Amino acid sequence: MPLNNPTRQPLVTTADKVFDQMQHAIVEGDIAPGSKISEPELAKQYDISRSTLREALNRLEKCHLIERKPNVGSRVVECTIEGLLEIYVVREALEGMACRQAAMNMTDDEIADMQAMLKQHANVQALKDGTAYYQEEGDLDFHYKVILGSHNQQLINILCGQLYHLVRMYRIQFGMNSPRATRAFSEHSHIIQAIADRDGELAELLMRRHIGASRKNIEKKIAEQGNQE
Amino acid sequence: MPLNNPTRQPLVTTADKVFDQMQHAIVEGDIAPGSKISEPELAKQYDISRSTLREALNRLEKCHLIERKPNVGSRVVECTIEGLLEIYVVREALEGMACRQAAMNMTDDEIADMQAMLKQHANVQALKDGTAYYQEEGDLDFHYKVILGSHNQQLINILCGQLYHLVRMYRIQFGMNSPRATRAFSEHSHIIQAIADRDGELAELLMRRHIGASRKNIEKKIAEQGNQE
DNA sequence: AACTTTAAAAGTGTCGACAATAATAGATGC
DNA sequence: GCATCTATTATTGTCGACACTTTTAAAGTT
Repeated sequence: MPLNNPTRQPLVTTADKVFDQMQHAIVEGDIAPGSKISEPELAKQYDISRSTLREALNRLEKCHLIERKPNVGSRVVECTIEGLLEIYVVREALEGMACRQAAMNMTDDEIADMQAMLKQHANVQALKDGTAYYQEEGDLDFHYKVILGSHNQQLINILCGQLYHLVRMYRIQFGMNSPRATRAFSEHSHIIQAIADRDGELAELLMRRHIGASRKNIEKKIAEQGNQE
Repeated sequence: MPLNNPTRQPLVTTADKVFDQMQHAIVEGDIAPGSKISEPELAKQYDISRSTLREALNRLEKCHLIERKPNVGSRVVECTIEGLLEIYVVREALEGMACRQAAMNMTDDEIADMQAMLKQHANVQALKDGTAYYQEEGDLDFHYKVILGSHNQQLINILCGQLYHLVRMYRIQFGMNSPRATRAFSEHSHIIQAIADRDGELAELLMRRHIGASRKNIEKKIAEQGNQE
């Protein structure tokens, strides 16, 4: 269930596959943030030509996972606190709007599907064996469904295609695997209710608060880390 | 004064130049929307190799000006009413947030600069010789300055780097050169006031209304066109 | 005449090599 | 010893050619 590929395009070309591999490698931290990318070296490593590699690099650049300077080369993006907060600001605006649109545009079937998903999450949480991994997947799945529910291609593209991996990369780099599990679940529940009520204004407000709370939680953690060290 | 290039990177490589030319050609309609792009043909036309052309195509794809399908090729994006409205939804969310951030993060100098710009626009408008072109430039300039004022690289990238040209393309294709001139000016004035007052909440609200009004104006025009024909 | 199958043509994906630019190391001058 | 300039090296940008896929056109069948 690749959350990153809304259109479910199979990785037909080799550049696709290399892009997919490198994407994972960068997000998971196997290729260090800020490290320089040597085209000849990586081409040899993946056993492909530089042309193909550059095609993959172009797509990585589209996801903001690497940065290119003409005649100089590519570097993996750095994970700074400012960068993380910037993304949260964008998410607050865009996912808030996506939530409003979802309340307007989602089909009844889609809403029912999302409510079913929520129940399933509730069971997992009740059993208390929901590890952080599942929680995170659940959280991502929820946000993902809301975004798709907006039925707005631009929103879907930006949020699922571009920002999604960057968010994951930050989470892994900063070691924050889905905080606030129980509260987040309750918030999800209220948001879905607002969507089911077709109350776009409330849905947007709740989603913005939800993401804003997540941002503040991160700010707090950062502050604690800063004090400890 | 290239509004599209926030970082002011000079077009150093030939792929940059071809990208710039094609961007203009597509936005201005010299390359028809929906038309297929033949790589060999265009490469011959610009007198470059296909590799270089493909590099340019990759950047056009990043701006959502063309769409690529693997093993099939590229097409210039189509301008549909739904697509235009989708963009306005995104702009309402993002520029609204940018406006809030601008109220928080702009320097006093930047605010003074924007107020000076507004006065200049007022003079031009008072003289009543402000043609549609200048009005449009002024409108874009205003929005541009607010976006930059957010000091949020993600916002700047998405709005100035990606959506900007698409918006221009739609305006030209649908022949809507900055409508609502006088009202828009008044709205600009109020927004700048809110920013100067450091009232982020109001600034966001006003910007969202401003863009929302623009969207509704377009919806009205579309409806009128539909009735006439 | 319409549909399927097959072959030719065009187009995209990939490759290796050359040219131009930037980074590095060494030499020279002060 | 340090800075500047120069030459070498390495890397990126660009090119033309080949391989594979898709599309188009033609031939054949029902």
